[in-house]
Amino acid sequence: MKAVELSKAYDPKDFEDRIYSYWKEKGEFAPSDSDKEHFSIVMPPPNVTGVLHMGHALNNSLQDIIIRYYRMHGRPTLWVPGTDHAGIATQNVVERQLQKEGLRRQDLGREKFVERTWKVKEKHHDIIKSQLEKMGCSCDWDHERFTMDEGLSRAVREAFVTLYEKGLIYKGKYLVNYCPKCGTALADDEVEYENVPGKLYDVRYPYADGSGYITVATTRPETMFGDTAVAVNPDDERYKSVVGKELLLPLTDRKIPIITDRFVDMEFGTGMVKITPAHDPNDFECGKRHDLEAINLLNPDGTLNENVPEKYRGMMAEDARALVVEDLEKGGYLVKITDHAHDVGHCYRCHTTVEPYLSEQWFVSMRSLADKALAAWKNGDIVFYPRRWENTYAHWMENIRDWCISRQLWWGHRIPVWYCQDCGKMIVSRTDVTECPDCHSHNLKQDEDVLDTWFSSWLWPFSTLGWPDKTLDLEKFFPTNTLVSAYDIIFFWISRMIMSSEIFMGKAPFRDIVITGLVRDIKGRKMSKSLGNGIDPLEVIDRFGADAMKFTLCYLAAQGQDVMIDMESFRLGSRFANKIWNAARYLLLNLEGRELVEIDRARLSIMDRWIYSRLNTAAETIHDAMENYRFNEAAQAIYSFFWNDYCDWYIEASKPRLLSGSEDEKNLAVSVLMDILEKAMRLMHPFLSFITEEIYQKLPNHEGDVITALYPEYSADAEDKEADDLVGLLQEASRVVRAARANLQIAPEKKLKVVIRMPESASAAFFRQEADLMKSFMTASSIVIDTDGSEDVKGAFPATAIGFEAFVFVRDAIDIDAEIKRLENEIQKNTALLEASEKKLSNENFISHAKPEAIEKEKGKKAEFEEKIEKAKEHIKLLESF
RNA sequence: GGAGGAUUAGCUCAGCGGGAGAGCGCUUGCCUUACAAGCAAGAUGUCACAAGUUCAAUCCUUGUAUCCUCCACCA
Repeated sequence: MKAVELSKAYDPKDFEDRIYSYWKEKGEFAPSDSDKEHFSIVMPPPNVTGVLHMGHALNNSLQDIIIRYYRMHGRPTLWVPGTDHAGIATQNVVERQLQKEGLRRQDLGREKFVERTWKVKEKHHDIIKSQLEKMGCSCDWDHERFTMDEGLSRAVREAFVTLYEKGLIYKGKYLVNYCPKCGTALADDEVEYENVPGKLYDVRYPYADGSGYITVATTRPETMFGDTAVAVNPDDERYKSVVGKELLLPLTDRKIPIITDRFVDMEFGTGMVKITPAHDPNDFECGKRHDLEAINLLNPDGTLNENVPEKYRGMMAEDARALVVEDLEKGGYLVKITDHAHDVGHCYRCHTTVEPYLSEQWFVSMRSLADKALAAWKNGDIVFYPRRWENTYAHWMENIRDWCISRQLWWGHRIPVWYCQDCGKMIVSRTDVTECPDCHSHNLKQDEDVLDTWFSSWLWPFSTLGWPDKTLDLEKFFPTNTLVSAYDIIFFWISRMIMSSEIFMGKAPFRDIVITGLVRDIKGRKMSKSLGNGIDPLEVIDRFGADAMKFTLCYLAAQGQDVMIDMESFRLGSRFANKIWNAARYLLLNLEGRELVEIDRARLSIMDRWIYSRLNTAAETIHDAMENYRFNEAAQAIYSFFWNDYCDWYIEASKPRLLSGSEDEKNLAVSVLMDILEKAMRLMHPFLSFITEEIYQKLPNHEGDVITALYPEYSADAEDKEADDLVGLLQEASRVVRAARANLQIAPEKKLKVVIRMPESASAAFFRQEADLMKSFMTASSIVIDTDGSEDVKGAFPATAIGFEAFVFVRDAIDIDAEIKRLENEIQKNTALLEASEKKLSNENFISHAKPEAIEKEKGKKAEFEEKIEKAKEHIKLLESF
């Protein structure tokens, strides 16, 4: 047989792209038609606003590992890729572009704007797709979907109309979170609270009858024009007598009553709260309880409207605040201003301060959906890895609030509701409507708003498989098996998918929910564009290769823990890939002149049996790890099997056999090496996909592609405890002898006699049998296995371990007198240094004036001198005994 | 206010009641028939602190401290 040559140095650029194309062209990512149980995953669709970051790399690496692992188990495996239209985010990107051109979206008009946004979508989609390909993601591109493609749009309408028909969608005038910059409502969980320093203003509200005044505290005096009451706690003794009296709202001529409400905290401020139903969620609720008018003060752009006195109109709320305070002060209404830090909501997309805003919006009534989703968890239909997220999930479900699904945007799924301009009828329909069913007017207008992005992505696990049609894909691949996602979208996405799937499909969309940590920088900060601390996956791939990136992330991804990395971290995977490459290169060169022979178990040496046993153990560890999504454990098992067991011990052990064995022995040795290498490629393929395929294809004993080869399975029968124990002891013996030599600083070229004293046993027989091997591991000239204590061990350095004593005959390697002399010199030198050090340390001036570090350093030095002296004395004693 | 996480080697972190670990870094010696991105040997720990349960605690319980997330509320 001819040797197979791999290029001298490992360079992933030589083959990663080529292999990806090869897989893709061969259709390897498509599910097989095996009749085994399916395995499917839907990819969390990245937003089409940008490029993929390290979080995506982690997430998709883990999915790729899972999917490749199960594909190699012969199961029909489907990984559905896709992207999300990301309403607000994408619209913002386009609006920013327009802004640079001095345009607003209104200048383009809805149709043109959406057209332009599609172009942006296309561009980013292409980048994202090529990034996923670079990473090596083995998703089935023929199944790729986009949340706004035709099929998914149909699914969105089906979902909306069905829920409406069930009475679970309603429209109403409510106080919602509103981002004035994005010009749209936000869902509760799209608001990020941030503690900011602010002021608390105490303001006098005089009684309408002129009999004095009360004082209220507010952080937002400019909203006073919307006050429709002042509330006190009904139990508050201080104010019992004033309840029901009227107040004159300062700077206006409006009168408002004093009412009682339980939500008022008697301890806070004066215990009197101004009630502004249109601009505060609590006040809104309070207002509903007391049937108070809600006066909206804002225009959609965040400026004050006609409901405030003329001088403030058109101002931004924040600007108006200063003016109102000034006017209150002038009028003698302002009592005091105190500093008051409080949490203020910000838009999660543009970070503008969110305003509570009274407007007409669409909502999904969540209670019944959440109950189903909660039941799914209680039944064990879904399981979180790690389990602790289940508390978070349950808590959110138990305290669910209705979901505001309308957005005042242009980019997204238009709400499928039409209004007859003639008779006023509202029509909710799965298909476009052109005629009013009541008055047959054609003068219809569709609702201007679009749906929240999550209203399409919550259908993802089944809409991507063809729902609402009854498709073959749905039949074959739904429910999916595993969802891999970061914890920051448990509420946005995961919880809602479970709810939608329960109601539309009648079952959970997946069973296992793997929650990954977030990727952080080395200082523990979240990677973000604004901090500029992100690591670009493409740059990592460029420098280290896709395999190195995937393996490193997997190795570091301890269950659910955040992953802290910098660019250098990826050297871990890179070094490992390099090691694999070199081992394979070496072994393939050894094929020269050899023939692969049938591997007959009866002819295997203990070392051979041992490496098979190690392989079996690694397969077991990986199996258990993968069952429980403990990716780091699987990666560690692979690393230590390949590097420590296979390379450091087994390949090294094979070298003497390859040099001096008979032709027959050499052929067998090479055959076993190749067999293990072939199995190792399969074992490692999910974790290092490109390099294993590249090597696998060159193996003389490969069949087909490694991507679809069968995964090495653990079997209890393959356990070989005898071989494990025997080789374990041999390794231990090698280690103690090496350590003894290293401690005595014996040059590597000096080969010494070694006597191993142990009782007669299987181990002793094994050691005798493998004497040549031990000689090479121990750099020994000869090995004597002494089972009756008859060997003279004078002049030998003893090293003991459990089960044996090893004696290394160092006498010949060292000139004893010269060595003693050298050691004595060393003692002398160190004693002098020690004395100097002690003197320094006992000097009061030094102790009291020197920097603490200097003192510590000196103490360390002293200890070091002492240790050196001690060691030298020990060695002299030993040498003298020879 | 509620919930959760973290605290183990210089750094980043595994560790699933019985011997304190890995990678990187560091020290020493080696270009050994693949790999110096390597090989071999080595040093470094109050497993945050305090009690408790147990024959046995890094691991379980309780409390404390520091750091970090999330949720809720804040006139």
